Amino acid sequence: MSIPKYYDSALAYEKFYSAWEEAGCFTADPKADGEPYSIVIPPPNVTGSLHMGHALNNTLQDVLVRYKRMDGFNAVWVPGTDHAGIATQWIVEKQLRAEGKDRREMGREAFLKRVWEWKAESGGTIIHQLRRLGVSCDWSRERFTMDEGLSKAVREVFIRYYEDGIIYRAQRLINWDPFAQTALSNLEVENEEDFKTEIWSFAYPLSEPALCEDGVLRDEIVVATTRPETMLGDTAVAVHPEDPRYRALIGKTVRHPFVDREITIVADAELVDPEFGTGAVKITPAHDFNDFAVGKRHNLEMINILNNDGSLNEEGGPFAGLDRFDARTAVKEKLAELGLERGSKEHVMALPRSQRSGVPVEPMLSTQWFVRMEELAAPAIDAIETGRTKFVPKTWENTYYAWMRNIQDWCISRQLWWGHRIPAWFDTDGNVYVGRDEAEVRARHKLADDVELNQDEDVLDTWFSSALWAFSTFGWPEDTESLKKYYPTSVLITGFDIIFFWVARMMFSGLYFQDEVPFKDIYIHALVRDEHGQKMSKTKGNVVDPLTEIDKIGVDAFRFTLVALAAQGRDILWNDKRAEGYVKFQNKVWQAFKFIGMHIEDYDADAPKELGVYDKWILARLHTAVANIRQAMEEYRFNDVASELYAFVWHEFCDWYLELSKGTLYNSTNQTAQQGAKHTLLTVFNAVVRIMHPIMPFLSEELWERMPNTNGFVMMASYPKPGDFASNPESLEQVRFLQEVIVEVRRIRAEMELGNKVELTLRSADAAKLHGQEQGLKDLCTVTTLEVGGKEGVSSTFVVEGVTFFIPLEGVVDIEAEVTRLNKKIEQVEKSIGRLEGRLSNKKYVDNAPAKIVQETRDSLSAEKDTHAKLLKARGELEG
RNA sequence: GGGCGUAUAGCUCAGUUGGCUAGAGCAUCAGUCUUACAAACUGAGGGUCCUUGGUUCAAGUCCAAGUACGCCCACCA
Repeated sequence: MSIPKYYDSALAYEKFYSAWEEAGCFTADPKADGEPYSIVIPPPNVTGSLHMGHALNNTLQDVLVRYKRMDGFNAVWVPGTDHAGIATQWIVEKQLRAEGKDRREMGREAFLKRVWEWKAESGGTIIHQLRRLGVSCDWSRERFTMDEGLSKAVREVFIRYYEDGIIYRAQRLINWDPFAQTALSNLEVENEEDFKTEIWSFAYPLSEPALCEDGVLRDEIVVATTRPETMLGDTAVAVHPEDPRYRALIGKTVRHPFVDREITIVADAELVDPEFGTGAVKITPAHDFNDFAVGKRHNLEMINILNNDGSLNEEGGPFAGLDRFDARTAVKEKLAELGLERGSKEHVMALPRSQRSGVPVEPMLSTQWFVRMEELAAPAIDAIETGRTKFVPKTWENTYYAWMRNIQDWCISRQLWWGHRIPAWFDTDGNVYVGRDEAEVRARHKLADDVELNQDEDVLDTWFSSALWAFSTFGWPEDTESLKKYYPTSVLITGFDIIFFWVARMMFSGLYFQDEVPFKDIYIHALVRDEHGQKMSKTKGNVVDPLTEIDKIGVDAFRFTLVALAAQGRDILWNDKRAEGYVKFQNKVWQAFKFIGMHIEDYDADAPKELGVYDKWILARLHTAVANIRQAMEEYRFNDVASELYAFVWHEFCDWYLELSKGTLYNSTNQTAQQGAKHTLLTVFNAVVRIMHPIMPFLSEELWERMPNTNGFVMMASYPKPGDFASNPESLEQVRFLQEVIVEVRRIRAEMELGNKVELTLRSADAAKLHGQEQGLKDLCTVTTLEVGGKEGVSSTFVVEGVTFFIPLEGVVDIEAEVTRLNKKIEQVEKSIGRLEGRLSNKKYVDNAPAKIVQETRDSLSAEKDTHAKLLKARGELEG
């Protein structure tokens, strides 16, 4: 058997990914046996390209799906992409601009055709990139949020919500993006902290002067604003009802300096803080959320002063047509000219910007479609409270509750073309009809043929369709086998940044339409940052590209690194050094396999065989390792899965078992023992390969293919169970003793600066305890002679579990060095004795601590005392 | 303003329900070409577990307050 010197992960990828796919390994059959295990992918934007967040997210999903699939579950992982409304529309608009075209000139239909063309050409990028991670998605189930089936689900949901009174159309104050010229939901607005601006004051002249309670005769009222242009839409000035400065003015009016309007002074205790500023607030109900509420309370006129592009409309009077920022300057200048300016102050505020376009958002009075959230939120809150769905880590439920319990209605209409067009039609009188299509609307409402109907021009928020992802991808509204088998899904793996956008909305959608939570667990992972904890960004130039990284270190090591770093409740700092370490791990596994390959050529499965103590030991250790790894996997402790695997393979199997087995493999003449060792090598390695498969799919498949007695793909093999390997306490005890002896010998060798080749003799009255371990002692610490007996001549002494050992070193080492070494050891033991005695002399400890703990303390104390005595004796003998 | 998270070796991080003489990788130092692996092996050094108080026989772990950093939500014209 010829095994390459090093593992080539790129080669393995080429060999296996398409082979798995062609063999149907990824395909799930709802009619097949097995308890269902299902995951739906967080659909990446069709415009996206793979970044570290995707890499982490999808690696974790793949680890779980592969694990469960091997473990006998009927596992499915549904992939797909999101149509990403604004983002996609923009990419195509940009292309058009480069060609000197404009979507409005093209018309809706031609534009959409163009977007679909773009999608066909470039929309699959991220899906291809995902494959390079080795993800085992069922590609036959790939969905797109705008494909026919999902669009049908969207229409169905819209109609049912509408008929149930959940969806409504109303004029409300919404966030308007003047660049994209669309409404946004609250979530799509991001505040820029610490935005430095000015707060600018001006006076409204009173229609007639009035004497106020503080004795001042007022002829004006001063207000302040960060957006002076909005004064063109002012329809009131609010003061506090108890404010003596202004109480006499309540109900009186001021004159608007630019437009022909009298503005009422109203009293509003809710809004106005008399301590802040002048204690008088200008009210622009159509362009400010607080002012809107005041407007509602006082039944004020709401005047929209803005066009969709952010310029001023005819309500702007002399400023009509100016851009909002130019209007700001102009309004200030004009007010100054009129002598109404009353100074300005620097001001720091949070500036609301559109998440997509980045421009400052304008609150605007607008008629839009909304989802009434109150009834939807209640069951979604309850599902978490009652534990039907669990957040992991649990702490994220606080975030979820905070938002859900204080939720606002969701503005779902967008003034875009790319997206799900709202299934509503208007007649020429403005009546609205909701239905699946125009024909259905006509039939249902018995509309005469000459009634003109026009479909609503707007589309739905992208997240409206993603909210249905957990069931629409399984074929809903059809009653499919898949839906029955795989819904609710087992777990959702996602980042905290979309808990509101997506997770919460899937919760209430699933509960409303399936009467059942969409997933049993929600695993929330952290952000991947750079090694200094900085967010990765192009401008900082600290972006780690997953594909580059895969080219560099191979997909297996790349995945292993992400899994090893994925500890709960902490950001993930990508670390090249750690990644390098896991490349070495990959090599370690490969080298171990080469070693095994050398020894199993003449392995005979049917030959008589006998397991030695090392064989029993490593199988017992494997028993524990498998139990721990499974446990960690079930609890989403991914980092523990990785480190347990790493430690077992490297520090138990390679460092100890392989070294200990060499004696039998190379030197033994005992055929049954040799076959026993070969059998164990294969058994353990076979299990290791299966255990590592979910994390390192290609390495494990490559090994599996080369190993004897394996069939098919490891991907479809069974995941090891602890019970497959006997737990064997005696062997654990014996090998632990041997290990301690070996470490002590090595330590003495190092401290005494003896070379590795110097052959040593080990003497002890209890040497029989190591009987049968002579070969191991020779191979692992070059002890060539084991003698029964006490100290003879100048020796180095150590004590392991009450047994004193001597290494005769006459003429090799001086007495002084050995005394120094012993003293150090004695000091350590004395410290330990002091600690233990202190504990046991504390009556409260003895009385209160569990008996088992107390007994353990007593046992270790007597062991330490025994060791202490033996070390003292050894020192005495040396000095004497 | 409200909420959440993090703080452990020089660096990056583990540390389940309190029982710990606090671990790993990298880095450092010393020694090894030992027949799977120098992408390796062997050994060593390195810590006030952020601070202060509390609960407890026992605190890295639980509680309270504080400090520092990070994040989310809401925001005063």
